[in-house]
Amino acid sequence: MPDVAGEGVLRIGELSKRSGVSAELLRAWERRYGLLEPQRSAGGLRLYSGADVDRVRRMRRHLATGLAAAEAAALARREETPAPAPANSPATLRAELADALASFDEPRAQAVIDQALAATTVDTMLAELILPYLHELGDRWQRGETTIAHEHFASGILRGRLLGLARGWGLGMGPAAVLACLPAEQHDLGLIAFGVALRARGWRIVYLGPDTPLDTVEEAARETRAELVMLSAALPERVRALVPRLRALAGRHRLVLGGPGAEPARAAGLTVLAGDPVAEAAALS
Amino acid sequence: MPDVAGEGVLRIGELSKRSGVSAELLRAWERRYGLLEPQRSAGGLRLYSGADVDRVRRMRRHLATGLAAAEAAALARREETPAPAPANSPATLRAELADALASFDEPRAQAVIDQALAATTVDTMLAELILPYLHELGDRWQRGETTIAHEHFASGILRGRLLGLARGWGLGMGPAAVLACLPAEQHDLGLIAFGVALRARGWRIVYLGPDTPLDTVEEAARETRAELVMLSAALPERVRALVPRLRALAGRHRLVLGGPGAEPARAAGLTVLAGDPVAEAAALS
Amino acid sequence: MPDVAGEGVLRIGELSKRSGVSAELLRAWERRYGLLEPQRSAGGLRLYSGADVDRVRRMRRHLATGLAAAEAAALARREETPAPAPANSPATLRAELADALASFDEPRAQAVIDQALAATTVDTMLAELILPYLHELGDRWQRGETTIAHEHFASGILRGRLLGLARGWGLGMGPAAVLACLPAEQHDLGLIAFGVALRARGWRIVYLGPDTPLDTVEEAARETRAELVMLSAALPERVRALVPRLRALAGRHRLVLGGPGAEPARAAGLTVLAGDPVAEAAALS
DNA sequence: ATAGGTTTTGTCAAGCTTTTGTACAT
DNA sequence: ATGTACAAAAGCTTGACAAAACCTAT
Repeated sequence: MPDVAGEGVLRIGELSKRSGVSAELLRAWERRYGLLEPQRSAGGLRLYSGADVDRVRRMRRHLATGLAAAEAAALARREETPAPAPANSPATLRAELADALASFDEPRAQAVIDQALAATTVDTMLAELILPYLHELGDRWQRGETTIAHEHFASGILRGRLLGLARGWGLGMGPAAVLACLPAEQHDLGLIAFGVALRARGWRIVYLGPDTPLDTVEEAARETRAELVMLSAALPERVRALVPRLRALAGRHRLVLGGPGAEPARAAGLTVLAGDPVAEAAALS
Repeated sequence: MPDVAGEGVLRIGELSKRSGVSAELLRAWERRYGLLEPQRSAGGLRLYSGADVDRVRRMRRHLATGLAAAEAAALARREETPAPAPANSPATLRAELADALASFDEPRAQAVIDQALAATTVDTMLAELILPYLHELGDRWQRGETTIAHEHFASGILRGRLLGLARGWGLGMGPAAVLACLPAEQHDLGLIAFGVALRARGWRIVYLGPDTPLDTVEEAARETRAELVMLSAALPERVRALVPRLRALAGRHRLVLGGPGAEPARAAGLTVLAGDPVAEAAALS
Repeated sequence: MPDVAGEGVLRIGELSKRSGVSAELLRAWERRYGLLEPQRSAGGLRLYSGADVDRVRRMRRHLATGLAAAEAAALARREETPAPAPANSPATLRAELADALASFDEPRAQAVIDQALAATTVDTMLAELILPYLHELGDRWQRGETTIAHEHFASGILRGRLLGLARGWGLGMGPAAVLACLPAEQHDLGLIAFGVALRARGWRIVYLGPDTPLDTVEEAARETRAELVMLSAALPERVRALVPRLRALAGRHRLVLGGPGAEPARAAGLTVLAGDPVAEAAALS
């Protein structure tokens, strides 16, 4: 699929196909809410850009969450992302973060994160700094290049920052999502990052954390009328053993699984998120 | 029971339910002894406050001890506590925090903590709000009165707040203290609280968190030239098994143990902190 | 800015679904108790915000505890939580703080600071939010663009927060620093910020506040065996007159001067901090 | 404790308007 | 492609009603 970067190249039929919205409706949205402002061909045909595809998709997302068309359109327009701000080199920051954490230097690690937060969005900070660092840390740990003390020290600090960003994520109007790690799972950082990213997209988060029995996940989902249940798994074996119960749970709630160990569930017909948390949160919305 | 702050919010039926006195009788007590002086709604309905509930309860107690109604009323009125919890007394806040966390209501829980922080020091907030709540939660959990979901939800939020207060605790010139939970131990909230309290007294904190092998504790202590190593233990059995190694560690660093399961170490000649984390942190400095 | 929860986006049906309260009842609550004050679409449809969802939920909670509708509504309105506000860049936060303070909106101002504190370190919060704002306020005041009322309102709130952060700064084992404003000087906010930053680096603070005679400063420094004396000056003239005495003081203690009016002292061979308080505190440690 | 009247509050209905996806004619 | 039309769905206002909860006075 050719990358439709800057200017108008899509005709209305193609936009319709890609966005899943009928051509008539697209024209109506344009007329009534000014959702799109396509260029015109010499003969008067509408020509849409890649940004337009995104805008229509946002509109559909908002419709799906229950907003009425006029409001959904206004929001979709307002959310236009201006342009990714040039950060001061994610790679440098990542290296500095790694170095600070490796030398038990909390203040410096905090400063690096502060710097990243000042320069970009939370999303980008997560996707470009925290999550890659965690990945790298995991790899190094597997190769025996780091000690548990370092790993613990680093997660303590990152957990604090992530939970700080998470403050208030239970507030508001969005649909609720229950987040938990499967029984015996302790790694919650990716899950928190996922929650923060979901939150930024309007969800309301109910966070249960590591090592949560499925019974109580269900209880929480019921009590909070959650529209989504996200379970994180690090180790495939544990997931395999739980597949029947997970399937039952999926019958009663919209269930998604994530984390490095979630793969086995896919074969069982369950929804598995494979990418990085931020991207998946974006896709879910 | 819920808040019901200053002014009249209860109608007579609800007061009746809460005090266990029939509505007719309440009106009679008002007329005859002036026990209550409720506000009135625009339409003339009586509106009672939380203090009124207490006054009626006192009245009942006095009746039960055999006083005549008139005397009981007089007494109940005279006993009015001048400052009956100015809406943010520790007890009230604690109840409200418990209520918020029990109903998966993150924003309210955060608001309660904010309120406490605005009114007192971090030390007091920890000692009077967070730690007692954790204690209570533990008790309730043991009695099967709460579910794991609630316990997880609550610790997630409290951990976030504590780690927020902890931010920057590695900064400075003070002596360093290494904090960790013993292997297999997951409960780190008390340990973090201890760290925060230590920090407020000038220590520099290196926090390793839950489930940390002794090897790596020692490694971190060496690398950071720590003057103190604090290990937290929830279950006595685990401590017993580790006593020899702990003793060796104590030979090389100033070592203290804490948490509900640390007792067995005392017999082995190790230093054990028995009180609440804040008090112990104060004593250490 | 993805989640624009501030504005009205929900129609009554959706609010009904999310809050579990029928549309008729929502309208009744609005009419009878003014619980909600939705915006209106061009055609007159009610448009609700995320805060409205929360308010309805609070109302339901109070109803569930037995309050009658009128009282439940009054309470739900009174309990308004300051602001949800999704994660933001420093610049945005600063603008929002300025806006809140300019409109005498204390809760919102507090919420902005809360948010900043949740997401970053105290250092960064000071350096990126509070101090730049103070600078800006000073400039505006000089240009006559703000009134004394605003200036007082703003400093009152900021002083409160800073002193909140300062709580306990006299505690601990670090070296002591005496902080004071020169005689006749009233502006202490920068000085307090400096103290907070010093404290974060392990110093013990002895704070004497505005308009302190030099005699008193010296006495405090002697009694507390301070390793550092920091004096703040806003107006150069006052400093000039005091140079001889300051020089004498510098002979007995390590003395530094700060604030916009400290410059003249430099010529006299005294140490003057010119940068922002946080950076200077870092440099001193 | 009862009687007789009032207030409060959730629900419903009638009649009309707005919104919005789709269809059709030019 | 444009403009108009249309009908279903969702909202709005006004008014009313009945059950529950309260009031005063006896």
